[in-house]
Amino acid sequence: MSDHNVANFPQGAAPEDAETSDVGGVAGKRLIAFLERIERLEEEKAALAEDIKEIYGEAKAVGFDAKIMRKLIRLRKMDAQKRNEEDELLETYKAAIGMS
Amino acid sequence: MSDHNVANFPQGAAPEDAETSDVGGVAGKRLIAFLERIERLEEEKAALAEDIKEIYGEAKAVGFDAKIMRKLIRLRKMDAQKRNEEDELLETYKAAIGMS
Amino acid sequence: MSDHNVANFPQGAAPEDAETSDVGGVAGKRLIAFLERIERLEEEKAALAEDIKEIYGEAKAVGFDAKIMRKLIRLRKMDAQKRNEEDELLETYKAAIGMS
Amino acid sequence: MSDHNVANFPQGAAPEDAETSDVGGVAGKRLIAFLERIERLEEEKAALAEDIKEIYGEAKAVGFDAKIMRKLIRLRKMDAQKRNEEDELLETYKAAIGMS
DNA sequence: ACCGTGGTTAGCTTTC
DNA sequence: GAAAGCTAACCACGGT
Repeated sequence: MSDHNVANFPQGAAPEDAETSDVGGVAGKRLIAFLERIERLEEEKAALAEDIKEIYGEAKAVGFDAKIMRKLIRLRKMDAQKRNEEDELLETYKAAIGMS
Repeated sequence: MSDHNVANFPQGAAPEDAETSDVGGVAGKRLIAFLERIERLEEEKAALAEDIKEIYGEAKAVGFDAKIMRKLIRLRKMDAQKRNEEDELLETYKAAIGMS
Repeated sequence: MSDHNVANFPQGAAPEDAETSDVGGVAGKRLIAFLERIERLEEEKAALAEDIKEIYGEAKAVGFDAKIMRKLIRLRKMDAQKRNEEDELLETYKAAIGMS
Repeated sequence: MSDHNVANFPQGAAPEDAETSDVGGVAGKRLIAFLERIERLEEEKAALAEDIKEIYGEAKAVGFDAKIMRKLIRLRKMDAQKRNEEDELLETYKAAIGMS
């Protein structure tokens, strides 16, 4: 329990100088580790977004209309969401009548 | 093979049979293939977004503040961009003086 | 910048140093008028939100489950949106084939 | 699947639909009545939101910055709340000294 | 090249 | 206090 986080001062053991004593310390390292994990995933996310753009480009190159494609994607997504909503609703009903 | 697919209509010209002749045909299949590729990538993108949210959750669980973390991520990203721009500028200079 | 002041003045009536000299002047009055119009509508909006909450309360009082009701509302809304999306898609198609 | 989809309420017209009224009986009708009241208010709410957006648009068209305006609105609202709280406090004091 | 628009994300409020 | 729904800000894209 001596792990001092920059932002973690629970259970009374917060020293007066805690905010600065961990600068560059273990909490700092932990924070950086979190940040780097996030940044790694963000990069992958951006790469996927790039891939998607490329596909729209390909499709456009063979004559498809990106605007229409986006609408189709949205419609298909809405269908899926609707199904999910209905499933959730069913679960909610079951919970409401004690069938959960 | 004809280049006419459902989305490929020269502006102002609407041939009588062109817009229907490929419905469900090869162009339709091609379109669906594009849509599915995109949807697949969108799913992966969403999964990554989910992972990122989880990491913020982990970090929060050990006392870090997500809001501040997001600011840090933004700052680090800006720094990286700035560095890239500076590097580009440097390259430009180097090219200008024949160091490339 | 000079044509994008904090506020436009009526043509020919603009004093010099508009950004500062119109504090409390005509632009200020105009701004306040906008704010008050918005605030009036926001009040009505808040009142409606209040009414909606009351209806949920009534429904709950006679045994309905608010959570289920919200899901139903959402589903019905999604149906409507889906129809709108489909209509839009049709319009987009028509535009794409020059039928707009 | 069941012929009675819980989420399958009649949309739009056909108020004499027998199916839903059979499913939940009088309660079903009552539920729908609640839902429709809510939806009606939600529509009005959305219309007001639309009006507000338009006003921001007008303001922008004459050179005001919507973002700043939003901040002003927030500030004015906070002031109003503060005044209300102070008024309440005053009432409490008045009650305490028999001035109510 | 700029504006407008839509889609994404973050912050806030509310609910359970 | 966690989770979700709502709202506002941001950003990137296409159109003009």
